Amino acid sequence: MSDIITTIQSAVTQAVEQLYGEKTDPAAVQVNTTPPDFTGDYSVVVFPFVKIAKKSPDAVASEIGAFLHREVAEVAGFNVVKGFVNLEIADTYWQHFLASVAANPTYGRKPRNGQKVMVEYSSPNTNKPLHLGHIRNILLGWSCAQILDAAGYDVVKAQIINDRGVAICKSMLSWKKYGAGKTPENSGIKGDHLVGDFYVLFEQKTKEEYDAWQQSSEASAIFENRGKKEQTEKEFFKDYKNKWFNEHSVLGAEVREMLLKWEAHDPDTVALWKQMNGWVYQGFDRTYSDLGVSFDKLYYESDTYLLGKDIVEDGLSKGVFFKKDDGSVWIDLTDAGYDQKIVLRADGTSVYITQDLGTARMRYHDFGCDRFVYVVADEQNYHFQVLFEILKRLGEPYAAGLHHLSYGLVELPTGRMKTREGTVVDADDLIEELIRIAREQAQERGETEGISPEEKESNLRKIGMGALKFFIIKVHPKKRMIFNPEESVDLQGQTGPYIQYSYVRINGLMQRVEKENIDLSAAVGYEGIQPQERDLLAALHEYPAVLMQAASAYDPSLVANYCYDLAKKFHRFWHDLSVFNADTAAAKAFRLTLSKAVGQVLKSGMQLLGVEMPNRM
RNA sequence: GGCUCCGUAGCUUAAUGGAUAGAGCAUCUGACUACGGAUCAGAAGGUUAGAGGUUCGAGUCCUCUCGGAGUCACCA
Repeated sequence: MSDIITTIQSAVTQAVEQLYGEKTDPAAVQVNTTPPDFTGDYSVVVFPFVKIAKKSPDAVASEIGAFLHREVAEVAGFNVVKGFVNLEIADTYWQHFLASVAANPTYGRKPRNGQKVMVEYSSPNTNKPLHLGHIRNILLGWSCAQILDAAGYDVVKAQIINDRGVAICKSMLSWKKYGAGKTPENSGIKGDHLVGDFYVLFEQKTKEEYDAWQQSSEASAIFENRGKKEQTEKEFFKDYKNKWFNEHSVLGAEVREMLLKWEAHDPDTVALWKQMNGWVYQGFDRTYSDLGVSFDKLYYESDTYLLGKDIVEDGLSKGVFFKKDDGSVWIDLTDAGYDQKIVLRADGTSVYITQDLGTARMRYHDFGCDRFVYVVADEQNYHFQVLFEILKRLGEPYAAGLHHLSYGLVELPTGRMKTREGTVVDADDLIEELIRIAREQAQERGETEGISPEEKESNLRKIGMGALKFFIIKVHPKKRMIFNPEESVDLQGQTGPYIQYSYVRINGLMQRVEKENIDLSAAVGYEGIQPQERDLLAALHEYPAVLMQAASAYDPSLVANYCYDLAKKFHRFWHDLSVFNADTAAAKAFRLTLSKAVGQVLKSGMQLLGVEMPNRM
């Protein structure tokens, strides 16, 4: 059975050719679902043909409508309003369509297309626990991977772990100085939080040292000699902090020494680094498990931070890069609207972008992917534009398939989250909080009968996580999000639990179907499909197109909003029409089949977002 | 300052260039002696930041203005 929209499009093309003698592209014919308040299921926009026909829009619409009514079996009727042809689709078409959807548990998913794509997401630093920003990143990456999988790609979910550098050395030094042998085991603190606590402690100690230093004669002398005389002492020392840390701080010197030792593979330093990173990974694993996400491939920055040298050689020989007198290597991107960019320091060491160039090539060799999706916050837009441009100029075979899934930062009403100031919404806390809210709401509603404590707990988890995930994914990735911790995430209205509840209703019906062994084949005899039913059918019909659009736009929010729309239509259907108490056996069977199909699609769609459906709630 | 992104109801938001801008929250009104009320219906709330332009048709495309954010490191 071919898609009704494709059928209409090609029929319109035929109509235009026969009536007005001009060939048009069927794919360019606009077919929309008819808005409420008009009769019909689908509408054809005829304005593009008005010039060809040299007639009024309404005349063209009437002619095309009559043609479709005559030639296309599925078109049962039509009407014309202001240059739009509204087509009524025959019940028999919907009957067949529904039967095919209900019989196909993988409806909407595409067969394997033989293409590989790598989605990189999460990419945490190992000096502190995950926060709300990571949650948005992780959920976007995860659902993007699921959607690409549904669209037929073979997906590799990857994570690059930033496990080296100054930040982790701060935590390490802090633990060494003040830790007194504290471990996750002997303190009961989750590993990533423990390490994060020492990072925060280090920042506190640094601040104390800085405050004390400001009283010294050395500091006074530097302040007196400041360039900007109009600066107050407070303003000056705020700006000066980085320079002070690098040139005067005792703690700063110790951290740099530690980093050098790590780079020189000093056994004690490496052992401490391994131990503390191990704690962090244990903690991350629990958070990932709570979020229900996983990875196929882990890359560690400690393995990759020296990569990219060969690419620099390659670029030099191809004339893409050039060398300056001091030996540093650059690329000139001014003709593409970017700047000159350094890719190798004079001392021969890599910079951030060199690493990314190297890892891109390495990943291609590892997996042979045609596409790479980087889920990274939009503050790095410029970096990725430059990175992709360089890879293009180097003639990398995967250059055309690179995509930066850029998303807006999650902020608090007071501004950006800052670890140092303790204004971070911790991922674990937030997860726990939502499950708590779900439990609270469930208690207000009273006990569900005959449900085991295990199932109850599992459901509360599904509901809480469903609320959190849907809340975050329904917003378009590019939009900046402001999260107010004072206002708890809703469980009513446009939410995950709203959609889960529609599924629970359907599940209740299906259980009864099974128990009473109801035969659904009588559905075929149903006549007079109701508007609420047609809305659902049209929505089901749309699902494959929504999936493909979400995949090509790398936009999970499309799937989230689709699921909400479908659930809303189902709730209305449920309210307005009786299923088990329907007038006829045919109506009952039809509505049960329809409910079954809606349940399948809701489950499938929400699964792409990482939201699980409870059977009861 | 250059470049990029964003600006839709009090708040959170939706809308392949198509018809009367669609939802949710909050506010007010209603609806089951149960196919489960985490639901449904109704009211009120909009000059889509502003001004021009392109188009049969603009929240959407172009130009300018205003407001917000990001970025313009030999940091990652």
